[in-house]
Amino acid sequence: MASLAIVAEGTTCFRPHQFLARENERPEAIFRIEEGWAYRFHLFGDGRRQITALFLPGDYCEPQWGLGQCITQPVVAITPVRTTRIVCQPATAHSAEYHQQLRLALAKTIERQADWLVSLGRRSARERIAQLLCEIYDRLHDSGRAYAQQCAVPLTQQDIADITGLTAVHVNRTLQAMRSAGLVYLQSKWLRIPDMNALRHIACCPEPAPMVAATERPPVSWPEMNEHSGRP
Amino acid sequence: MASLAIVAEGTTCFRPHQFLARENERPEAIFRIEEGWAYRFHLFGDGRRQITALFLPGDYCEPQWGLGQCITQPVVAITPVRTTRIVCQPATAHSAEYHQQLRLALAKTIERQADWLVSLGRRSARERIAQLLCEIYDRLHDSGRAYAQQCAVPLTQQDIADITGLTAVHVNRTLQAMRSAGLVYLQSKWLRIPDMNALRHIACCPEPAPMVAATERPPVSWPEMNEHSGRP
DNA sequence: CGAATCGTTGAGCGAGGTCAAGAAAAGTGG
DNA sequence: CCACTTTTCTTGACCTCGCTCAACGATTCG
Repeated sequence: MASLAIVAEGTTCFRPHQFLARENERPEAIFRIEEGWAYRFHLFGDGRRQITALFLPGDYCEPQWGLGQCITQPVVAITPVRTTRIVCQPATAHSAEYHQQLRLALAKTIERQADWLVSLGRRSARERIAQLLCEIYDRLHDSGRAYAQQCAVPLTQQDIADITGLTAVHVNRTLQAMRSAGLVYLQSKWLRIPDMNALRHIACCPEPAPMVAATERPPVSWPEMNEHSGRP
Repeated sequence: MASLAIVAEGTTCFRPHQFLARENERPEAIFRIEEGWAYRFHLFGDGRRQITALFLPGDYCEPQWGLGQCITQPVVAITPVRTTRIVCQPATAHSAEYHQQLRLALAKTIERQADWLVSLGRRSARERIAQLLCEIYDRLHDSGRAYAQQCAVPLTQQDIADITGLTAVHVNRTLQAMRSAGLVYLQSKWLRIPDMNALRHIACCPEPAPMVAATERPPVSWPEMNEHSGRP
């Protein structure tokens, strides 16, 4: 990742289950996660929960703030979390570099959410879980927190269910099936991925295996997409 | 909505099914939609499709550009679309007001996507469709394109299915059930919502009906959320 | 060493998917 | 304006993936 935020305003810490932000609050700062995990979620009156974002070390939480917007979905810590507070001020108060970085973080958030939408809308349970674990591994890897196909993942199966739109029971069964297929080992908060490519293939995150050289390829991903959309 | 973009660079138009942006392209401009509908989507090798964003008149498409990012999901027009091109340039080239507006659009996009995630992850077919139609009506209403509980909706049932993560067949059946319940009439690209509140209630978009006055309410949406997350 | 929380397993079920085929609209060209 | 084609909408029969409910170990934690 790029350089640090310019306008650091001191460190704030949170304990597991503590809120970084509550619904209907007007944020006075955004947080750069230095250490620990957190998530943004929606809770229904009847108990259904959906997690809509995962914040890992290095992420901005929540980058969309910075304008006087009101918070629509709360954020809570999973593990102990250490953050750098960045006070929200009129746009002029920060450096150009800072703005650039924030915009980049916003864009990244949108991209990740779009990927999750694809998962929730069109992938099977197995694919969703594979996809999620790949994403987590990659993100941790980028900040040097994963190596040798392994990393810590402090999520419960219920958490994974609420990310993937499944049931804790079904996550359990799917995870077991994947384990006995030798695809993924996720036990006591520790993840091991024997064959990254195999898992990525199941997640079908990158497009179907390219027939030509992987680097230069026409921007067409389906027959007859010259002028028309994917559905002929 | 707020004032117009400052750096308008001429008008560009698209015909139905034409791409506003293709995968793996590096955008040189973002579009402000002046008229017409478009959507962003992901297409799998096996034909599955998921729509991840809807662009309606007044929206920026795609606001996350503006930095040299590569496009990950294509965008195509549904109807004839008229846009204002805004050339991407180093951050300094645009006015402060323009940046503010763009950031706001980015934030709005994130919020909408988070709502869709909640739908896809945790809502029933009926709820998803109700939610979607409410959202569409509200957005069109804001730009003066909906009144008297009615508006044009140029989506096919297959489109609706690919937004809501369902099957065209099941969208059809659900829509029929809602129609015969007098909830929603969606025929030949025209939407009529006899009772907006009833529909919103089904979508359960705002939290469960507040017991107290709707305006001032504690930021707690579930028992015992003082210090801990939603799941005790 | 209790008390939660979390993971695991089984039995049964139901919302939504699949497949297939026909009716109704909407384009298209003459 | 009319045949013709293509797309969209409907309907029926059947099936399955993932959900529900419930109980019981296994961990974790105070």
